[in-house]
Parts: sequence; structure tokens; C-alpha cells
Amino acid sequence: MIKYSKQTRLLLAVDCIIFGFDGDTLKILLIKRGFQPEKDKWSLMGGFVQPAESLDQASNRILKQLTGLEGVYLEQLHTFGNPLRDPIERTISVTYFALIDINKYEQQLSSDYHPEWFPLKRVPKLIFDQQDMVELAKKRIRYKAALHPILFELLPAKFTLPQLQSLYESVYNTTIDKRNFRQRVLATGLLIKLDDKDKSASKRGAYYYQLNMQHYYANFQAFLNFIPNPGNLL
Amino acid sequence: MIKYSKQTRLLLAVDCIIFGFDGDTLKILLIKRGFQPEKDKWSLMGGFVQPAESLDQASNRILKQLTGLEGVYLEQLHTFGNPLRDPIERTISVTYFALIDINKYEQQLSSDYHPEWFPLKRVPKLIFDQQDMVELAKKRIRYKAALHPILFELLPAKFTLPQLQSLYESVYNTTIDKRNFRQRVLATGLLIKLDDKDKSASKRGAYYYQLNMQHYYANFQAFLNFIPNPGNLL
DNA sequence: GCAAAAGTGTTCCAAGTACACCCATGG
DNA sequence: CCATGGGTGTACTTGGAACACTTTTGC
Repeated sequence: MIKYSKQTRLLLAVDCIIFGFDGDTLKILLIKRGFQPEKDKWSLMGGFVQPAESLDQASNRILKQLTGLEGVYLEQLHTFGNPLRDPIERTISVTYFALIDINKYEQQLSSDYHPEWFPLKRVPKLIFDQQDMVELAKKRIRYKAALHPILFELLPAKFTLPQLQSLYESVYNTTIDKRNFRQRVLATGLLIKLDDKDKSASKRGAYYYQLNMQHYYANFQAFLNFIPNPGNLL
Repeated sequence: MIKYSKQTRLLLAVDCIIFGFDGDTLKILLIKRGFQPEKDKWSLMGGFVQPAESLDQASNRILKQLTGLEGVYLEQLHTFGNPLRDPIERTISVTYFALIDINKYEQQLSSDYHPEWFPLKRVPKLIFDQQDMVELAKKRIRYKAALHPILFELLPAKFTLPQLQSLYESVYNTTIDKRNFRQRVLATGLLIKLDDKDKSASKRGAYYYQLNMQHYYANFQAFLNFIPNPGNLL
């Protein structure tokens, strides 16, 4: 087989920033790194890209290894290639961010990694340049969610408007007027009101809603304003 | 030196999608590939990442090699890693897109590459998956320019409002009411009106404007609506 | 019966849109 | 003097923002 001669070959890894929402706080999932260097330090879930694997495949595999989940929202974020970012050997890292329903995440599957959810405001020191990766992912989720309805990926199929509002407030670290929020959200036509209520958070109960998947996919690229003055919050 | 054992090492390349605007049409700069495979086919400007080089450094080096330009707008776009994208040997490509002032581009510097500007609507067949890269870059420039004042990077330091409007119309393949366009653009406070006029395009002449760099950098992250209903155009 | 969360409407203001005429100049 | 492109203002519509009270129900 012919090769490109005289060029250096490098290691290629994928690292995943996995977001979840517990009803109150936006969190990311970290693991204790299982090998040297930096063994037992907090780290993003990652792995080397295998010879026959695309980048998307690698990120999906890595996400499944840790969470047991498939078919979740996963998007390429940025590629980090500073020559010294890994002290052992130059390694390029393609980062992906994932949005998962924290309830579907199965703790047991992944116990070898000792994974833990950390609120975004209390992320521990991470290895290498992973701090930068997390910062970038935070920015990106805020940016994208200001324009596109991606945050639904963090909620169960049935959710209430107070839950949804709490999610937006948590992502943007702000408070929103509930009347305006409901108005804006319902005006998108993305939500279908269900007949049953969630009584876990209040005595009266809040109606469940679910996504209108037709509208959801059709309007995903449109600019939807879920957030007032998003530019001010990024 | 310790190494990560048993992992495959890969080639890493950077490819640049270089945009320019000639006053009428949005174009990209392509070269005739100088080596096998696909020698003499139209291709993006690219190159292998060198051992001591970051990705940003590599893309700047490659851009300078072809255009002679430094310090221009250059942004990482996406990383392509399909295992079969390069038939010779697996090569990861980190793509960047650049916005340059086509007048500053110096033809002579790069004559070994036989570069040529192609209107976006008449891009020839490209090697490997570079067609996908160009498509993605087109989407990204439209997306980003709908919200941020990046298109100024395609113009000279002094430009007229008709020029600017023509640029937006060309990027979005649409027409815009000039009264509303001027109003929106001037309302951003980003432009400073100069005293002299460009008489090359009309007898009366159009006033030159330049960017207010203070406001430009301060408002770069804000969402500015240069385009009506941008969501409809992407 | 009361505390706690859910649900609902209206007024006001700002921004966007549609739209048509005059101006300056070189030929 | 006229053809060509440059420049300007207004009325209207729409979407976002501010804002307070009623409803339900478990305890």
C-alpha cells in the first residue's frame, strides 16, 4: 500500500462533554481516569479513535460505554491540537458534546469509570486542557440553545412547563417571567399539551407536554427566540 | 519517552476554505493539487500539520503560503475523519474557513499552486470529501453572518454602503430594501462615515465608511440582525 | 383555611417592514 | 438634460417586555 512519506503520524482521541439536567441544575458527567498519566484524576470520558471508525462513530461508542445510551444528541464541538496538550505524546482531541436525559442514564453500566455528575459551577480540576473544552461546551450550549430547541434533549419525553423554564433559567443563570416564557414557548407550536399532570412538584400539579416531532424537526434550523436578548447572556 | 502503546497513529491535515468577494460574487480560492493522488485536480489549499505546530498555526501557515496574508479572519470549521476519505492512507482533516479582502490577495506569491477564484455557484468537482467541506463552510458563513458582523472581513478598510449591501445580497442570494438595510446597519453604531466618496461605481459617488473598531470588537458576540428573517435563508 | 406552585391577559414600547421620491453628476 | 446610481423619511405592523391576580389542592 502506498503511503504519504515523511509525514508524522499522531494519536487521535475523542472526548465527550456530557450534559444532564436534574430538574434544578445543569451538570456534566465526569469519570476517574483509568490509566496513566493522570490516573484517578477527574476527566472527560474519552478514548482513542479506532482504525475503522469515523469520528461520529467513535464519539457514539464512547458515549455508550459510559452511559449505556444510543441515539442521543451528540454534536462535534471543536478539535484541540496543541502539540503539548498531552505530556506523553502528541494527541489530537476531537471534542463532542452530548445532551442526555439524566433519568435514562444507567449508573450501573459504567461503574468501572466511577462517574459522577458535577454542577457546571462546581466542576473540579480536569486533566490536560479539558477545562478549556468544558468552557467551550458551556458557551456552545448557551449559544445554540438561544436559537434552537436543543434543550428538550435534556428532558424526558413528557415534561412540564415549569420544568422547562427551570432548565432555561439554569442554562442561562437568569430568571424569566413565566407568563412571557409560556407565551413564547407555546407560540412556537412545538409543544403538545397532554391530559395528565405531574403532581410531584406541587399540590395542584402541572400539565405534561410533549414535543410535536413534526414541528420539532421542521423548525430545528429556524431561529427561535426562547430567550429574551440572548446576546446579552452569552 | 513513554508512549501510549497499541494505538494507531494517523496523519493530520488542515484544509482551508478561503472566501473572497469581488464586489459582485462570493468566491472561494482553489488550487491545482500538486502531488499524488489526484494530482492536478482542483482542491482546497491544505497541508499536513507539522510536529511542533498547533492547528491554528498550521492553518495560518497554509493560508499565508497561498495568499501571502497574515492576521486575517480564520476560524475552525469542522473535523472530517471518515476512515476512507483519503484513499492512500487514513488522514484526518481539520477544516478552517478564512475571510479575506480579495484586493489584498497577491496573485504572484502563490503561482506555483495555480490558484483560481470560483464563484460559489460554480465550484468545480473537488477531491475526496472536499465538496462536503465547502458546503459546510457555505452554511457556516451564512449562519454566522446572520448574527455577527463577520462579512466586513471580506471588504477593504474603506467601503461604501452599496458595496456592503451587495455583499449581503450575494451571501444570502436575496435582495434587500436599501432604505431598511442602511437603517439597520447604521443603527448598530459600527460604522463611521468618511468624507470622501467612491466614484468608481456611479457618477454621484457613494460615501466611504469604515468600521468603528471599538464597537466592532465590543459587539462581535452580540446578536446583530443584519438580515431580515435569517432563519428563512439558511 | 392556608401555603405553595400553576395558570392566565393586557398594555406598552421597540424594532422591523413596506414603500416612493429627490439628489448629484458625468456624459 | 437625462440616465444612473446614491441617499433619505414615514406610517404601519408585529413581537417582546413589563406587570398582578386567580386557581387548585394537600396538609
